[in-house]
Amino acid sequence: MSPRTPDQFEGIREEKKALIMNVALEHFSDHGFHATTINHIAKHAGISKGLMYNYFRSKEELLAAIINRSLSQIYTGFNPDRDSHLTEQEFELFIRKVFDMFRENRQFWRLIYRVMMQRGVYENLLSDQSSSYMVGDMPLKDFSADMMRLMTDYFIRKGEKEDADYDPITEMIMFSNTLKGFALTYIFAPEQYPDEYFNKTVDALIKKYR
Amino acid sequence: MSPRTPDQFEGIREEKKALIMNVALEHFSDHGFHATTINHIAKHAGISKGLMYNYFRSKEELLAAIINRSLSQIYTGFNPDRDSHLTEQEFELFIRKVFDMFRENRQFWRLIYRVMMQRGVYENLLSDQSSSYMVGDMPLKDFSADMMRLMTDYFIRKGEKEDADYDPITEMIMFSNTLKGFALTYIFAPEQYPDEYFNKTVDALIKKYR
Amino acid sequence: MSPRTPDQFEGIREEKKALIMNVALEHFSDHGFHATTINHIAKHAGISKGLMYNYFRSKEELLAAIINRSLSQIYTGFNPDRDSHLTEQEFELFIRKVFDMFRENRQFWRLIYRVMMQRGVYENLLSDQSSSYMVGDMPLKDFSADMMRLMTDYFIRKGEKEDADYDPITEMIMFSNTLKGFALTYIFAPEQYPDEYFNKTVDALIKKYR
Amino acid sequence: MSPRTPDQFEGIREEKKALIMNVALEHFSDHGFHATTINHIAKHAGISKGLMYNYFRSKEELLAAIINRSLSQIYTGFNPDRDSHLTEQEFELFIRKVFDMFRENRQFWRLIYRVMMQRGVYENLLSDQSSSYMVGDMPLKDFSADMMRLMTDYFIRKGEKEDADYDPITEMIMFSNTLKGFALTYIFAPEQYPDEYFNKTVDALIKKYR
DNA sequence: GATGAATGAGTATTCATTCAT
DNA sequence: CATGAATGAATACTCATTCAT
Repeated sequence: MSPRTPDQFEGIREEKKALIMNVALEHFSDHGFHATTINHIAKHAGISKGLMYNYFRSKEELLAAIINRSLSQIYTGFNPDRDSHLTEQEFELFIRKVFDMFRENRQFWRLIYRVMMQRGVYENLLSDQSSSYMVGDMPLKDFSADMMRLMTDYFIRKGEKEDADYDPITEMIMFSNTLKGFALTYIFAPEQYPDEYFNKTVDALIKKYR
Repeated sequence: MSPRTPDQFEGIREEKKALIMNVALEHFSDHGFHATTINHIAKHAGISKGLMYNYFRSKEELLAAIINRSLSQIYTGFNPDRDSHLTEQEFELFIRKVFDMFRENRQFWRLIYRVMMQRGVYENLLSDQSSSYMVGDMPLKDFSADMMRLMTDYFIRKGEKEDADYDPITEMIMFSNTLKGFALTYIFAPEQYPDEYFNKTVDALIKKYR
Repeated sequence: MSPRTPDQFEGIREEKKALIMNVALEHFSDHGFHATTINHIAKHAGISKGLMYNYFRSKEELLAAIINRSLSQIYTGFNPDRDSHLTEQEFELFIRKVFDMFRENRQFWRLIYRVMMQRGVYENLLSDQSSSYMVGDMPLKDFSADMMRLMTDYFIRKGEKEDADYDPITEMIMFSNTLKGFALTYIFAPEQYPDEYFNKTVDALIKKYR
Repeated sequence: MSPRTPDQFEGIREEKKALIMNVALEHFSDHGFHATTINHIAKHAGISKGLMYNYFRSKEELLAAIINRSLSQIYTGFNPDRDSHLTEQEFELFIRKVFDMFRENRQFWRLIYRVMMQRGVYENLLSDQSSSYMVGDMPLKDFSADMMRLMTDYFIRKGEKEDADYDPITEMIMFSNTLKGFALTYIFAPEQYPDEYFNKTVDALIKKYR
């Protein structure tokens, strides 16, 4: 009965925003950005079209909000100490985390791939223009670069213990492309390889690259 | 004064068709299927919208024609003996061919990924409905299955010579995901890894899996 | 400031729907279905093209809505007791009603004839596919069949009182074709015969067939 | 080998024209004027689109040519002595001729109805604008008027022998509408009434109105 | 905050007609 | 005479976005 406090209003706002974003993520992920209409989202979120525009200035901004939110979630689940060097155990843990990340956030990653593919993810994702996508408090491209550096470092240090024709850059390229391939499989064709091979595969990968 | 001969007409048709397909491939590949309008294609091909429909019954059919043409080209460059077993040398050759294929037909593969992503490649590409896509004289899905079988065979036979904890299935999964990852890189981010690492990487890959 | 109530929205919807249907009926009736463009209808109704599609999913559905509305109106004005037998007085009343119906709903009937002619009325109107057209609570074809049965019954019973060479089927055929002819005249060429002959003609027809 | 004479050329021209008109009549009649494309006609006539325009200046002109030809054919099959009075025998013959005409030229009449219905046959057919349609050597409207006059005359003269409440105009209206109704049935729903009733019906009609 | 009616620019597709050869 | 490639205006339909209430 008592008028709501500004905080309560803010709480309601955040809840509605989250609701819209969840519905939108589901539809974007399943049918793609273009094929999903504002009407669909509004209807499934149980609100009006107009209200949608009260929370998000455009369909594009809604998309950006979803991506940023998911990236942040992923980031907090990750939270690497970016300055340190990876030990062998940390490297192993890191790989397992990556695998889990793709398996557990399949819907989001499918959205990322689908949406980005339509506008050139690899061209734009890491570019300056894409700095609207933030991972926690840093632009996505810096985050990616940090992760990359972490791994590169690891392979360089590992190289010091290997024989002469071991090339850390080559090793790093092969490793990251392998991860990329697994990501694609987990995201779009999880049924392609039987589940019981998940652990075996991770173990084998770790054995091959650690 | 005298009318053109059927051969002349056929020549004109083939030329125009090729022109339209080339322009369309470029646009589809760069901006995706949906984002590319018939208007754009016509304008860049220097023809009228109507003429497009003189050669292709719909935008979808234009896409199919492009895909089939490229698949045929790729197939002729490939042409594996599908019944035989791969020797180690053949396996090496096979890998090199795959790498070349992705690097040399980047535009086409970008189209494939972008287009398919919009409608679910992995769900549809190998399904019965997609059998309109032909690789040479066989449906795409049969071709893919044959390639897969060839590789699986190789790893199984290789497994007989390895130690006890070598699992051909696991090895196969890792190998094909690695290829997939390289494909993605070559197609969408060729600048990501320096060109001089191309050969090194291929060699390393062969060494790791042969 | 406060938003419109659902009732208000419903009111707006019904009004606009009726407006669009009236304008469309006029144009369909005058120029036929195909010759009438959505642009024309929208312009004459003073609305945008898009709004049309907010109320009717397609041009075809708009047509169906118009036809169903008119059929319902006609039905309520008719409402025969379908199970009873017609007496002579009822038969007379029936004929007068039919004549009135064609004269009073000329615009609608002109639409029906024109539209149906373009796709073959007589082939489709009474078919199962056309069961989307409802007269009150029954499919149009059932309604038509009922009316026919009512009349056929009448002529058969009448035949029992006539001389030997009276054939009810022949009589029925002649009668219904006469009605058909009058319908055509009233619908498309009402000026062809002077209005003062209307009553005379109806009386004469009744005299001839009752 | 000898060059063709102008007459031979003219003969070829007339033959081709007739061929085109026959094919067009069939398609117009079955699918309507708008639904029939020049492409269809040309293809089915075994000629090129361009040639079509060598013989007919437009699709509309092709239609007009077909209608005029058919009207002329009907006219010659009819050829009434327009100045004379109909005797009872001639009236009977006239009715039979009309019935036969509709049954035998169903395809043409279906075209007439379908085409005319789309643009207002009854409004235009008899108007001055439609004078491009000729029956033999006279405009269609004059021909129609003549036929009408012939019949009206008949009923007036017949009226002199009937009782007081016989009204020739009323009788004439009923009669011509009955004919109209039969026409419609024969043209669009010939299967509606069994064939064996054809003669019976004609006889009954003659009996009723002669 | 909340609604959904209203807009209009945009999209694929069709087809009579023209014209160089 | 004959061909069919080429045109372009027209058509039904979609959807993000605005705005009066």
